Amino acid sequence: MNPAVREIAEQAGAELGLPAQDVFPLITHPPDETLGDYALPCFALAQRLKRSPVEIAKELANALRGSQIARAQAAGPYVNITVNRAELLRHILGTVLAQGEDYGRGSEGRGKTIVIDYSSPNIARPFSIAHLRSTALGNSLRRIYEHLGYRVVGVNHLGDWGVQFGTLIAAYKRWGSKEKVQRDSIYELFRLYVRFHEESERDPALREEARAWFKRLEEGNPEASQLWQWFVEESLRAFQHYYDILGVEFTEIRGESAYRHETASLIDELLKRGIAKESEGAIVIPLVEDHQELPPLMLRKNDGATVYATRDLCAAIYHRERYGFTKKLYVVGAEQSLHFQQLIKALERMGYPWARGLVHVPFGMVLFDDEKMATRRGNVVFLEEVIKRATELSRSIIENIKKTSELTQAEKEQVAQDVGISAIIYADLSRSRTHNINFRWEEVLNFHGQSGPYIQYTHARLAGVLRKYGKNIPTEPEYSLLTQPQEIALARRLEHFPTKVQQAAEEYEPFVIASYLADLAVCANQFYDTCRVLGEELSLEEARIALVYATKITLKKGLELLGMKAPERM
RNA sequence: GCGCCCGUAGCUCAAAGGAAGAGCAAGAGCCUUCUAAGCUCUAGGCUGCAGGUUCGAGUCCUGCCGGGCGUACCA
Repeated sequence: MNPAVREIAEQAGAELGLPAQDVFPLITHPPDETLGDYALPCFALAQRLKRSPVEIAKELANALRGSQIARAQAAGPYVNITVNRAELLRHILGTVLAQGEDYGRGSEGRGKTIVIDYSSPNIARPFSIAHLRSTALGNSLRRIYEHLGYRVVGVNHLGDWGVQFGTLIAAYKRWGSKEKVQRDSIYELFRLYVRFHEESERDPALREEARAWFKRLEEGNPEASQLWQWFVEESLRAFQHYYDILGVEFTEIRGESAYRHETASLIDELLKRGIAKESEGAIVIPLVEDHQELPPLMLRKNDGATVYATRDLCAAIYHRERYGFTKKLYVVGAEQSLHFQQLIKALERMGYPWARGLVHVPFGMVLFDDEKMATRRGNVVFLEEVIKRATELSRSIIENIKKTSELTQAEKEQVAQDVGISAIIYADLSRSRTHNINFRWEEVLNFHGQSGPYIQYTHARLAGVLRKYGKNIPTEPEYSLLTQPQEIALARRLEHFPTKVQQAAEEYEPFVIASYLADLAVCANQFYDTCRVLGEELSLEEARIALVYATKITLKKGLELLGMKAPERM
C-alpha cells in the first residue's frame, strides 16, 4: 500500500481516536492538483464525532506530520495534503519498474473460471460496425479478467441456427446461384437475405416459406442441411478474416446449431418435471412470481420448431458442465435484457444454483444517421469499409509526415493497419456501454485528441526516447530530482492503473481503462513537451528515463487490455 | 399500458453521494534540440422539470416531460 496514504490514515486516526482503517477509505484526491496530492473530506468524521467538519479539518491540518507528509492545509471542511514527493515517486515508480509487464496484475481471479460469450454474430451476412460492439467489449473483458488471474473461456456462440437460415435457403432456392455465392460469399448471401425481406413485405406468404424451410432443416432434410452447411462454411471463412485483423480470439467457436440435437430431450424432461407446459400450441416455461410476472420463456413454437431460448438453455448447461464457471458473461445488446432475465429465471426454476452466476452485460445500439442499423433494410455500415477508410487515413498521415520516416514500407503498412483498427476499437470502447452510439465517420476518422491513435502516438514517442537512450533502465534513480509539476502529475496517474483495471472488471466496463489511458496520455504528452530527457545531466536523465519507461509499459498494457496494438514507432 | 435504459457546454461524452471536467468544432499562439497523430491560452453550464432524503445530490427516492429498447411463436 502507498505509505503516504497509510501514514495519513494512521495519524488522522490517532488524532481523532479512531482506527486507521476507518479513515483510510475516506482519503481521495483534491479536484485541483495544485491543492495537494491527497484530500481528506471531514464530513463523515464530523458526523461520527458530532463535531463540525471545518473544526476537524483545522485540527487535522495541524496534527498531520510525519516522514511522508510534507504539508497539510485545511480548506473549509477538507484537509489537503501534500506528501513527500521523492518518497511518493519511489513508491509508485519502484512498483511499476519492479512489476514491469505484470503491473496491475491481480490475484482475485486465481482458481476461478469465467466464461464470456461475445461477438456471437448472426452469420451469413457481412460483419457490420454494430457487430463490433460485442466483439470489442468481450475481447477486452477477456483480457482484463486474464490480467486479474482468471481462467477465461471466450465463447463465440454463433447465430448459425434459426429461421434466418430458412429465409436464406428459401431466397437461394428462388434467386440464388452457386457461382455468385462462391464469388461474393457473404455479400451475396446478404443480398439474397435483403431481397427476401423486401419481397415478403409485398407477399407475406414468403415468410411461411422461410419458416417451413427452417422446420425442414431442424428435421434433418438433406437438401436444407447441405445448403446450411455451405452457408456456414462461407460465413465462417469471412468472419475469421475479421477476427484475424482485429486480433480477436476465442477458446470455443460453437454456434447455436451445436445444441440442436439436445433441445428435444430437454423439452421432454422439462415437461415431465412440470416446469414447462403446453400453451396455445407452443411449449413454454411460465415465469409467474408473486412479486413480478415475466412473459413465459418460449421453448418450442406451435409449428414444432425451437427458438434460440431453447438452445441458450442447453448452452448454459453445457458450459457449466464443461468448465465449471463461477460466472458466465453474456456480452449482448441491451434490447435482449428481458430474454436474459427469463433465461436466468428459467434455469433457477430448473434447480441450478449456478444460474445466479449468469450475467447479462448489455450495451447500447449502434445507430447510423440516428436510426437503428438494420441489416435486412440495408442501412448498415460494414466493418470492412470502416477498416479500409481508417487504414487509408492512417497511411496518408504516415506518408505526409514532415520528418523522414524511419519506417520501411512494410512497417508503414503494418502501422497503418494497427493504427486504423485501433482507432475503430477505441471509438467503440471510449464511451460507457449503455449509451447508444451514433456512428459518425468524422468521429471514427479523427485521430486527434481523445482517440486511439493519440494514445498510440504517445506510446510511440516514449518508445522512441527509450530506444535512443539505449541503456538499461536505472533501478534506483534519484527520484528527488523529479520536481516539475508535469512529472509529479504523470507519476501520480500511474499509481491508479491497478485500481482502474479492477474497476473495469467489476463493472464489466473497458471504458474505465479507455478513459484512464486518455488521461494518462495527456499527462505524458505534457511531460514530454516540458521536460527534456536525453542529454540532461546524468542523474536527472536517469530519473526521467525511469518515469518514461514506467509510463510506456503502463500505456502498452492498457492498450493491450483494450485489444489494441501498441506500435513502437509510428 | 407495463418493464428496462438514457437526458450534463453548440456536438460527442466523463464525473464509484463529497470541491461540475475532457475531446471535437470556433478563435489566438508554439517545430534548427528526444516523433507537431503533439503542446499552451481563450471562449462555452438553472446537469430536462418539480418535489423529497442527506451535513452534502449530476449521482439515491417519488412524480412529470422528452428519447430509445422490449413486451411468447425473430435473434
